[in-house]
Order: sequence, then C-alpha cells, then structure tokens
Amino acid sequence: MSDSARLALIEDDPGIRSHFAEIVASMADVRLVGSAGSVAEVAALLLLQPDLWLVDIGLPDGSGLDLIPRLKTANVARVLVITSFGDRQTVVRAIAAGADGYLLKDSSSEAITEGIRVTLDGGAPISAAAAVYLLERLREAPPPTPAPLNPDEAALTAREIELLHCFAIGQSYKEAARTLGISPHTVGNHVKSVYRKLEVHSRAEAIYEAVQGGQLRL
Amino acid sequence: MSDSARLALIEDDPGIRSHFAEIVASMADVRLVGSAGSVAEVAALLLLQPDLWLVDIGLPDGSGLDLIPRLKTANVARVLVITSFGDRQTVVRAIAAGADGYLLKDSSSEAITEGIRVTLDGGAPISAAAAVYLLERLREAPPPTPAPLNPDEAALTAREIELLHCFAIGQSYKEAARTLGISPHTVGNHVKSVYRKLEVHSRAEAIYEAVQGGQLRL
DNA sequence: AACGACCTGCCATGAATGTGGCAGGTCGCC
DNA sequence: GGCGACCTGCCACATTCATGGCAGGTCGTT
Repeated sequence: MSDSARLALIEDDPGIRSHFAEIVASMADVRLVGSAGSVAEVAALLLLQPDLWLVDIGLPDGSGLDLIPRLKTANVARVLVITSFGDRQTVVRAIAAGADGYLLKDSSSEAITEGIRVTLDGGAPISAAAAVYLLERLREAPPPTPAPLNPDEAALTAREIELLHCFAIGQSYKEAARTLGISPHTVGNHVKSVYRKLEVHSRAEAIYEAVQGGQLRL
Repeated sequence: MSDSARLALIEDDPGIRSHFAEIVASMADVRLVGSAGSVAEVAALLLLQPDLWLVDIGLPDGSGLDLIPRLKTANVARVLVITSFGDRQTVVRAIAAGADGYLLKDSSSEAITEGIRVTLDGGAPISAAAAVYLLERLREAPPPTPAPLNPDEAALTAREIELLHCFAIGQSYKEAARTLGISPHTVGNHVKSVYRKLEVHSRAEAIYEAVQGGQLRL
C-alpha cells in the first residue's frame, strides 16, 4: 500500500493527545492522519480510513468502547486502546468489542511506540495488569467450541434441529407441527429420525444429547 | 516473607539457561533458587517452593505444559512461560493450564526482566504475538456465565435439580424414582413443583428453562 | 437410471406423562 | 406454637408420546 502506516488518534485530553502525537511523529514509518477529542468528531475521521486507531475509553460524550465496533467495520483498520481504565469490566468489554491491543496510560513512550508497531504487524500488545483479567476469562471459559466432540453421533438435519427447538420451548407435537407448518404426523416421523440418530427414546434425552453433541444450543 | 523473591528455572538448553540465570542475577530483589533441565528434575525443585517458575515448553522428556498444573498446586507460586513456541495451540493450552504469563524467547532481556517483575507483582505479561490467539478465543467465547440472568425465576431445590438430571439422560418416572430411591408417585409430585416454579408443562421445556436460568447444566 | 437421504403424509396402539386432589413428617423461621 | 417450604406417598384420568409400518415426492451422488 502506502510507504507509511496511517494512524488516527481519539483522545479528549489535549495534553495527552499532543504527547501521543509526538510519539507518533518520532516513528518513521507511521503518519498521524487525524485526531478526535470526542465521539462526535470521530465521524469525520472514518472517511480517512486509517490503518490503526489509538483509542481512549473515557470520552466526554460517550465511551470509546462503543466506538470500537464502528472503527472495525469501517475498513480493515486495527484498534489499539490506550486508556487509564484498568478495571476488569472495561478490559474485557474492550476486547470483546474488537480491540486488538490494550495499553494502560502509565505505559512508557517506548512501550507505546512498540505497541503501535506491533499492532500494525498483527500482534496484540496487552499491558500485564490488563491481561490478568483476560487470562481469568480464558480459564473459566472452557472450550469455546465444545461442539465437535461427537465423532460418532449422527448429524441432525436442519428440520430436525428446528423441531428440537420447538420441543425445548415446550411445544407438543401439534404445536410444533403448526410452528413448522407441517402435519402432526410428519412431526412424528421427524421424531423417529432424531431418536434413531441420537439413540434416545424421549424428547428430554434428545435435547440433552443434541446439546452435548453441539448440534443444539439452548 | 523473605526480602527477595525465590525463582526456579526449567529450561533444557544450557546456553539459554545460563542466559536467563544472568538476567535473574542482575535483578536485586530476585534470587534463583534452583533450575531443572528436564521434567524429571523438576520433582526436586518442588520442595523448594519457589515464588515464581520460569518454564520452557519444549523439554527433552516431556512438555512443560504438563508441568504447569503441578507447579501451581505445589504451592501458591506463579508461572511464567518463556518459550520459542508461538503457535496458537501451545499458547492457548499454556494459559488454560494455568500460566500467568507467556513470553516468547525472542523477547529482549529488558522485556524478560520486566516480565519477571510484573508477574511477581500479580500482572500477566503476554507477548503481543501470543496475545493475538488469546483475543481470538475471548471473542468467540461469549459470556462465561450467562447463567444468573433470571431475577424472577423461582429457585429449584437440590432434589428437583437431581430429578431434572435424570430426565435429561432419558429416564422415565419409574427409572428416576429408582435412581433417587423414592416412589414413582413422589417423582410426580416433584415434577409438579418444578413445573409450577418454572411455569412449564413438559420435561423438555423444564430442562430448557432450568438451563436458561442457570439452575441446571447439561 | 438407480440409490440413499430427506421431507412429507397417514393409521394405530400401548406406555408414559401431565395434573388434579389428599396427606403425613421434618425442618427452619417468625 | 404456628406457618410455610420441602420431601415423601397414593389414586385417577385425559392427553400426549413413542414406535411400528406404509408411501409419495425431491434432491444429490453414483
């Protein structure tokens, strides 16, 4: 693309903003293409399609957290959060929102410089204090996809999954039939197929097995 | 406790081991109390109960990954992984195993020094390249506890939960009664209670609601 | 074209479920 | 002591379910 990366800055404090601007200016291969001091001002920056956003969380007219999804969808930009908020909730929400890095404001200029460079390079710089919360989350969230753990369990068809959903919310054969727009007799046939595939003999067990096998989510 | 933190090193390469030893030696408030070059040698170190372990993943007679849980359970030590393995699987497994930090071996001496200090201080230093995989995991893993989202839903008793479990695995009234050691008639009464509390009219729906309400896990 | 998998439809029957009411005993709390 | 919540037990009945068999049409693959 271009010889230098295009960077945009979102930070309300003028002092910190100029501080960051200096840091960026000292980097040969990064160019500051715009900055905003509030959520409202960000709209204009979106048109510039920067490669990287430096985002503060605490803005006067809103939270930078809400901005992140928009920044990520505007183009393929990366987002590096630099904030003084180091609490669990903010950190987790920022990452969930799509942030590619999370640095605390007490980071050194060198750390920030390195963070910018690394983020542009596909890395994810995380301040150690913030990472603690992320590790906690990772440990308590077992496998994100406990689904494909059934090598043998036969695959259910879309229709069959729909039917199980109906059953899960308490519908009877008749009700499920109306929901799916088919005859109650046909419901019975689908039931047979499901039971045969899952090797069960009741709706409760079918739902259990389907959930275990990752084919159904409640 | 003691005036200086006690650190143990697990690394098979003698060159790298002495390199790390030098780094540690340069830190005033950290003392190297032992080192191991293989999984087998770690046993002796466990008795020393270090405050922090520096662990390599690739050992001649096993993986450092398997060591982590043991190191964490021996005492309240923290574990900082320093390895050249930067692949997704290794990173995720190390964190899942309980690692408190993950640094790649191409980290500078300063970064390692800082990493040791930060880890002892409760932080979690993560190399940016490794953190990328962790962020991916966090994004695809929704809320780890979507459970307690039922402010109104009536609480089920332990007995009722047990009964729902029986139903989930396909047991009938009669079977569940035997499992719980009660009369089939009593099962019917528990069923009534559950249905009344959850406001449902079938076992499938009861299981669904109980799971939604976080009162039952499949 | 032949085959299997899927979706659809219908009939029939025994077994299981959902729900009503009634009642004794043990707790913990007001 | 009294009250409510829980666990336990029994009876009865209408509804629903589970399961067997049979059959037509549409796909995609062989």
